[in-house]
Amino acid sequence: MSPATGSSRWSPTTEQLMILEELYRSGIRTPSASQIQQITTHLSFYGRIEGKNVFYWFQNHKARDRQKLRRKLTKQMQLQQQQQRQQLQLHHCQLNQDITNHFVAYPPCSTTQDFPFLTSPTLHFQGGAANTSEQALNCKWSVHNNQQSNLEEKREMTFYNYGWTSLVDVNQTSSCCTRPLKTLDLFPLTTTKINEDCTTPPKKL
Amino acid sequence: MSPATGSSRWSPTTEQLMILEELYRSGIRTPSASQIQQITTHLSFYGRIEGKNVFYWFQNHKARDRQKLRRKLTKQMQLQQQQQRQQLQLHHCQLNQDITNHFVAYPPCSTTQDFPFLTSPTLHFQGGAANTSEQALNCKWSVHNNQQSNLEEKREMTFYNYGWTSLVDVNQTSSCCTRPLKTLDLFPLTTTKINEDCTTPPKKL
DNA sequence: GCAAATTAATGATTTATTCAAG
DNA sequence: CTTGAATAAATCATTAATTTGC
Repeated sequence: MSPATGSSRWSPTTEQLMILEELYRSGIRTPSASQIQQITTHLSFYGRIEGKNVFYWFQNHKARDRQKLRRKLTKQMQLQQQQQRQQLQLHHCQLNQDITNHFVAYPPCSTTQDFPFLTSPTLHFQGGAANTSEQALNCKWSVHNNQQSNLEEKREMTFYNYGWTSLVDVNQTSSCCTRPLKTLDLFPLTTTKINEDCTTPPKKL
Repeated sequence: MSPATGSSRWSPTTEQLMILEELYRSGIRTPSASQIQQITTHLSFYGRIEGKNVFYWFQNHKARDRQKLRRKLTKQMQLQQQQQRQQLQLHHCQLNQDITNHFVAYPPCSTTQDFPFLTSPTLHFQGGAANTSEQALNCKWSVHNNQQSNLEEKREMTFYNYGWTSLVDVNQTSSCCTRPLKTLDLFPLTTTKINEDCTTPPKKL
């Protein structure tokens, strides 16, 4: 559960969080690899942290920001519609009343006088107050510009399972799902269900 | 467009594709990092290929498989419903006809004889032919089991932008969005829009 | 006060959608 | 139109807040 280092998932310290939020506010949304690296390095001063944590943090923060905004807009719209309806109803009411009054107080066809409800407060749509252009400063350069020369035979590449999962250095045998590794255990090309080798899923039941 | 090496995106050779498909058929859906590495190494014999290509291939293949299946099922269901409707309509028709016949051919209240439409072919629901359990062999071990010892100060870590985007070796300065790099250009913590440094977004309009 | 029980936040994964090359 | 690549949305899972009964 707590193997020594701590718990199973990163939880940011206050400083880390503050800095991340500051960066976010400053416009960073999807930091590039090197940006992530820099941020990680910097933040690691305040506590244990990995690149993927930074990566995920921005991803989640952005998404939840969007979502929050969406909800707010939705609610606002509903509210507006409601107000609109109410206004219309009021309007209508007023109209009837006025008509009644008119036909009560005035003779059937007086001079075409202004009805008071024509100057009743109208509805103002004040939509679009939210800055929807949140990716204005999307600094993005194509992958292909900075792909490392994969000429090097034995690249020290480390990569992920999916997204950021399991940042594994492939060079050191990674215990599971591959026997001590002769190199190509994966390619007998039989229909053996390769994955079944996995013996110890550390998931607690 | 074709800087020297070739085109901007990987396109698998026939052999690569065959092997990938074989692996897929053999049950692999979301290969782990080391599996990806092995596959990549193996496939690189047949042509230029990177880990992320393998990663994406499996991701896309799985997704599109599912999607294809979904569509098939949908179509099947629609078809079934249609057939059902037709059957019912037939049934109904038949019923009317039979009733008519009955009242034509027989006296108003003969013995309660079987109507032929009672033995008309009924509908058989044969749903669930598709194997929905496609993630049966999900060999997944927790990230924490094989996290490399991040004791090493200067890890040769390379990582991505998002998911697999821009596999960048951080050690070699990556040209864009970071000036020649003194180390921490990112942290003046002013509200400068950091990303605006990016001068050459090679995206063609 | 203080844990056990619930609920709300949020870190981490997976799936769906979209973009764009060929 | 297919499919590699990238991004966004949905979901899962764990941790922190919060509540509740003692």
